Amino acid sequence: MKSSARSSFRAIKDEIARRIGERTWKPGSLIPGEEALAAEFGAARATVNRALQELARAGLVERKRKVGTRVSMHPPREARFAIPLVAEEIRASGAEYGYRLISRAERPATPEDAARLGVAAGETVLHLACIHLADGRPYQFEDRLINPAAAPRVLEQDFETHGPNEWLVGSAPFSRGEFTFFADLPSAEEARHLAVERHAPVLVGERRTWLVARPVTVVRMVHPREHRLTSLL
Amino acid sequence: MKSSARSSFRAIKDEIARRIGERTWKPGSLIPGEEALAAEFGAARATVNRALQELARAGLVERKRKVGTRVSMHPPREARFAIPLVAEEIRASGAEYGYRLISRAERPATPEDAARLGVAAGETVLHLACIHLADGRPYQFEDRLINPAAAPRVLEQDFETHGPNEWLVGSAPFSRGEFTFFADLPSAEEARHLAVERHAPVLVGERRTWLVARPVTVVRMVHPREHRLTSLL
DNA sequence: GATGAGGTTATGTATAGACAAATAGGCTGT
DNA sequence: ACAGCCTATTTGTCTATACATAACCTCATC
Repeated sequence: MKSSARSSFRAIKDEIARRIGERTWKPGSLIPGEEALAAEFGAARATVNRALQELARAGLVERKRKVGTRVSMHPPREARFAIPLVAEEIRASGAEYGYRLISRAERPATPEDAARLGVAAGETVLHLACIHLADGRPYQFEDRLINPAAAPRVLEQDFETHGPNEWLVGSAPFSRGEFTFFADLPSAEEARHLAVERHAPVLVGERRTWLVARPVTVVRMVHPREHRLTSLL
Repeated sequence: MKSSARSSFRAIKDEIARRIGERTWKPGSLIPGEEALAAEFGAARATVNRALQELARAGLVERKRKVGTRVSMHPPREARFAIPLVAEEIRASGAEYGYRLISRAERPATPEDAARLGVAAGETVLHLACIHLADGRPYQFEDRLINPAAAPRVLEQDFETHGPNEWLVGSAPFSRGEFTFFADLPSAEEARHLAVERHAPVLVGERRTWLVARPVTVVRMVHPREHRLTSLL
């Protein structure tokens, strides 16, 4: 092999991926152990280990102690989707970003609020509805609940000119989050603000975040039918 | 040192994440260098390095040579969604998996096929339609085109009892892929097989794979409205 | 004042050696 | 036959050291 200048765990990783791709090592089969590979590539075992760990994280191989490393039967088991701030997403696409606050309300949590956000009914919550525009056309409708107990000073913000996300990412850290996508029908309000029909399908993203055990915010983001969520494998 | 039994890069990672989460280190600010952290945690620099690299990959911090490591302004910028084989996804949920082939056709590529799969019109393609069931209820409708030129022996398979995915993952490797999600309305055929109304929204996943420059397969996977695609951040 | 060469510093990666943890498979005793 | 221990193998992780690389900084030079 080429024992060229620097081996690099990256070169090893690519070579192994290549052999898997061209079926030199077939799905389900065991590949040589770290020691053997280290010898073949003229590298330290730690280097081979790093290459294999990254391949395992990518889902290309599965590793078990004492057993060894085998080529995964089900190649890419996960895809990563970028979820940037809407504002950046829109600007990155070359369009002009626009924002409009639709409503803002501080109120004691209704039973629905309580269930949705995860606080006790009656605690103060902040409810926001706003719309994000790309070149003046509706891009995303946002409906959000914020738990002021977990987001200090959020009640001082009016969110007239900037979306809550921009403030939250800088001021309300979280330690745990959950992201869900599904297809839905828009509510009457959503349909009106997105300028779509009531019966038109929409793509909904729902995100919840917690700071340790305390809920921070829950948001429903509604996109018109044309919206695409894409990832490269 | 010590104090604790094993330091572990994981413990260091968690502790750093915790400090970021509770804003001991604020978004945008520099955190101590690897050397300093190594001293604080009583670990080797390599161990701290591993912890920081994982945090960087998760998007929590950004690192630059000579500059240092700073807390990311835009926390988790990406989410990873698992995309297992339908069969496993269904079994993992505790339901019984069912499969039915709806149609299978070898044909010269129509202009639509050619555009969708990325081959020249007139080349032979294999078209499949099938349905995946969970406890007897429709779970996913699958409409797939396969390029026999990139999947040797695919034409010998009848796919009567097993879905094309199970065969493909073991027999048709790919080097590049693309995954897209969006909301849509079902076609008449899709609505019939999924047992949903024509005007009910559905969640569509579309996946294309290539072996180097040659398209392997393109598939449209249609899920009823209830389907949720979830990821933890 | 602009520019470029060095120096300084923080991260990136490699290495060898060691021990830890998981576990398949064999061995042992009942 | 069977349960349980033993051990060899393989990956997981840590340490210590070294050098590579990128980028900010200063300062000399034109």
